[in-house]
Amino acid sequence: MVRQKIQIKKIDNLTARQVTFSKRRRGVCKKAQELFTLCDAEIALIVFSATGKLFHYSSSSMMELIERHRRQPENSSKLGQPSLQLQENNSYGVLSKMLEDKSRELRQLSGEELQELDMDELMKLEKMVQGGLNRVVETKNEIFLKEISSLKKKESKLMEENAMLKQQADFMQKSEGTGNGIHQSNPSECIRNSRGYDTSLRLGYLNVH
Amino acid sequence: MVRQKIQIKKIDNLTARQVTFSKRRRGVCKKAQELFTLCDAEIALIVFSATGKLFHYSSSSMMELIERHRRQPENSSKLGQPSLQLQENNSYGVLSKMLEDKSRELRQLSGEELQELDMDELMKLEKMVQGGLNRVVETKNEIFLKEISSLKKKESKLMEENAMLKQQADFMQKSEGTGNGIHQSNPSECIRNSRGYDTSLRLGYLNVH
DNA sequence: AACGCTATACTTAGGCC
DNA sequence: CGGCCTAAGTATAGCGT
Repeated sequence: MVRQKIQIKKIDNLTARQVTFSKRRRGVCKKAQELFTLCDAEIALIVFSATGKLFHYSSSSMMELIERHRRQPENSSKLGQPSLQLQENNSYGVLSKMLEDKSRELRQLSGEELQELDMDELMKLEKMVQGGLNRVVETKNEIFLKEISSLKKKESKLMEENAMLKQQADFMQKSEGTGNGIHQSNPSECIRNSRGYDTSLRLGYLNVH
Repeated sequence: MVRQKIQIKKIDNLTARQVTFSKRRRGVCKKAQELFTLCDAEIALIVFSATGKLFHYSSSSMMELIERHRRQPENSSKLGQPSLQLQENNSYGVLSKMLEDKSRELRQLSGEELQELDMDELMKLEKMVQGGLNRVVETKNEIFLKEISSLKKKESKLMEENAMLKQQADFMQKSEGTGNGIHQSNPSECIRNSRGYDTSLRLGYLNVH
């Protein structure tokens, strides 16, 4: 089959995409390596595959100067291809996934192909997403606090009302007690019960019968 | 002159080297961009020229996150492809700040100079921070929900008690009006209360005596 | 330095292991 | 996945502006 000119857009076929990724990934690394060698430039290249694997190349001095902290377990080998190290590292899986998710999120948010957006637009999009998330969290917290505050108000109002009623009941009972002397115990005691109710009282009641 | 095959080694001639750098640098960026577009991979490419100028391309802000620590005089130049443009645009600042904050956070968490940590350690740290953040949020939400639930319970309990007291007060008021016809109601009625407890029982009990 | 040009070297899509 | 193969598509060395 004759080779076709391909247009730069996401390859639909998964297998083809993976193959192309593998090939081009190495191509880019090689180019980076050549640029480093030819022009004495410092290069760092990091690539996350769609499946979350990490590959990277970097000129050694780059590592030292700029990202010391990301020294990978480097296995240098001989010239040809080897020094353009590509390797996967499991600890990167998490970040890769994050990236994937974020990318997907962005894509969904924009509802259009991000490939067509430039860096600036992507930045704005990302900011939007982040801002949106923050707003969600803040709003959620606000709602929580509002509900709690409202409930507390209700509570104190009820307690107040409750206390009033108790007092009233107490008063009525007292006046009743002084009337015929039947009620010696203080009904308000029941309410003093921390629980506000007590089934043992019922037992007392039942036992009486 | 016919193009010669060049061997990959440092170009001696300064001018030629610079020209080659300029050309190949763009070539690598383009390749990276294509890899990103074609294969849905995340790419970060950082290039320092021999003269110290910085160029970079990245498919997402992750790169900024990862390479946050190296601040270099950024070089801005216009290229045919704006998307693989290295630019110091304003929205970049936002991300920078975010990254700074995160970096600071990480530093504070670790309590030591991050520069001395390798990528793996950094990843773990970041994961820790993220995990910690998640835990904080989750815990906070839990607490909120618990408090709300508790308040609602209290509320219903209070309302119940309140209603009971009202009923009681009403009842007492009524019986007071009828003189001493207080004990006409059937005490067992109290037990029919679906709740299984009712302070009104106490009244019944007390009334019996 | 940047841009254009062109012939050629290099990369790689598409197949097949 | 990674290698190998071939032809087609690209990148770019070398030179001029």
